[in-house]
Amino acid sequence: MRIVVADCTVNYAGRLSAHLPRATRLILIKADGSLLIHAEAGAYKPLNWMNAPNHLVEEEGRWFVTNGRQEELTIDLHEVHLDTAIEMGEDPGIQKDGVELELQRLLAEQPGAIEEGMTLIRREYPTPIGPVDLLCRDAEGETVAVEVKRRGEIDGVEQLTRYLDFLNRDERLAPVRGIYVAQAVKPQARTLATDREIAWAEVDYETLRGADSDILRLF
Amino acid sequence: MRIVVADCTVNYAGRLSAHLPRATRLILIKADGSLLIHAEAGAYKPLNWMNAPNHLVEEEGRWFVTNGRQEELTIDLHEVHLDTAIEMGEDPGIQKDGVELELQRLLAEQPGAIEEGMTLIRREYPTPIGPVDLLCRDAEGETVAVEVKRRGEIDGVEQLTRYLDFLNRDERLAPVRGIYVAQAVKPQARTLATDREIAWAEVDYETLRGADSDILRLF
DNA sequence: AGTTCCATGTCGCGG
DNA sequence: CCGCGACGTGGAACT
Repeated sequence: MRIVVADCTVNYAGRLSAHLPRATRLILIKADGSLLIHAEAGAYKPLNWMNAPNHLVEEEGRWFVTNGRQEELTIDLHEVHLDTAIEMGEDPGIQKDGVELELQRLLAEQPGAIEEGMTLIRREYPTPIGPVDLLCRDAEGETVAVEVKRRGEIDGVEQLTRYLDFLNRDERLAPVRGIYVAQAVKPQARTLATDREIAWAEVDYETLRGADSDILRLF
Repeated sequence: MRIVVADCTVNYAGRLSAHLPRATRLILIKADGSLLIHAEAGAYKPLNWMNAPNHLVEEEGRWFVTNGRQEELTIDLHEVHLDTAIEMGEDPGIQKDGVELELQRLLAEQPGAIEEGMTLIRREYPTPIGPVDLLCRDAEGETVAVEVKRRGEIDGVEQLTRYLDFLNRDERLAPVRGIYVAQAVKPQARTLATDREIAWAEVDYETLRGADSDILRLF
């Protein structure tokens, strides 16, 4: 990785046009060619960047980066304060735990947490337009399609609506109603769900995990 | 900004749990306290990060970062290859041009570019599920809801469909038809739009901007 | 290559 | 501050 700190002016033309006035910034060039320009402050997103693969041409005081996808970045270097390269080797990768899949797993084990008396028919129940997170049976024996999200926004309601359309065409399952489950369901999503006669429920991840360890302790 | 390259092991616990096995990585600490951990390759997103404001405690060979939002990051430093700090000063910020807002503004000024004879009723017309980009009246005096996107993908059609559902319940406006406008409308989005009797149109940003300067020149 | 969908999304604006 | 939607969304999984 090459690490450069320089007083620079940057122009990007591609999906939009962007211009960075003259200032001191950090420029990173990774081993795969991707280039990042970071400011002194601000979150993890660079001010400008070019993802790999791309082509870097270095001239006196000016860098051209192109990537064959109609994108172009030009860096004018007015003064270089640091320019160093360090070999870091390949990264073994990151291990993650606790995302939506985890929430879905916990709910599959405890469908009663969604609604009293629910039982699981199948996780990732297939439909022609993709798998339904959970297909359940309620206390009355009726079929329920459950869409699980970490954050309950409006697109999840659309997703569940599409699944319900298909599932209700299957005579062995119909009528199928839907429940939208998330750690927090946004007001807009609630409005749309209610309008479409889809129920929604909020579940607490920590509670589910606690109950999960309780279940494990029994065995 | 502090720039560190080190052989390290990282653990994050917060919105999820994440673990980075021992390897050499770049660690950045920005002036506002935000911290980024980058690998040798990969796109602009860091492997791990902590956004400002946060609190860094430095011990011998171990850093603790906490942020008062139930998030915690621990870095074990096994070997430091580079540790330097450079003052860069505040960034003047980035100037962007050509995003959706700009497109919407231009179309609000020139609704005739969408369809001959159209006039604007209101920009960002409110509905219970969010604002419609443009509400217009066509040459026949009928109401038209316009959804503007830079890239015309399928979710924009869904969005416009929802708005139309609500708008058509308003007796003073109904019947309301929809037009989906983008710089490029994807084939799939065209199909869905047509199926729902929603028209679509492609507009050229440069042309609109040209016409915009022409309008300005008149005054 | 194209589509779908998650993301520690982040960012910015408006109420 | 919260809600909401765009983003040069990015990135991965699957077709």
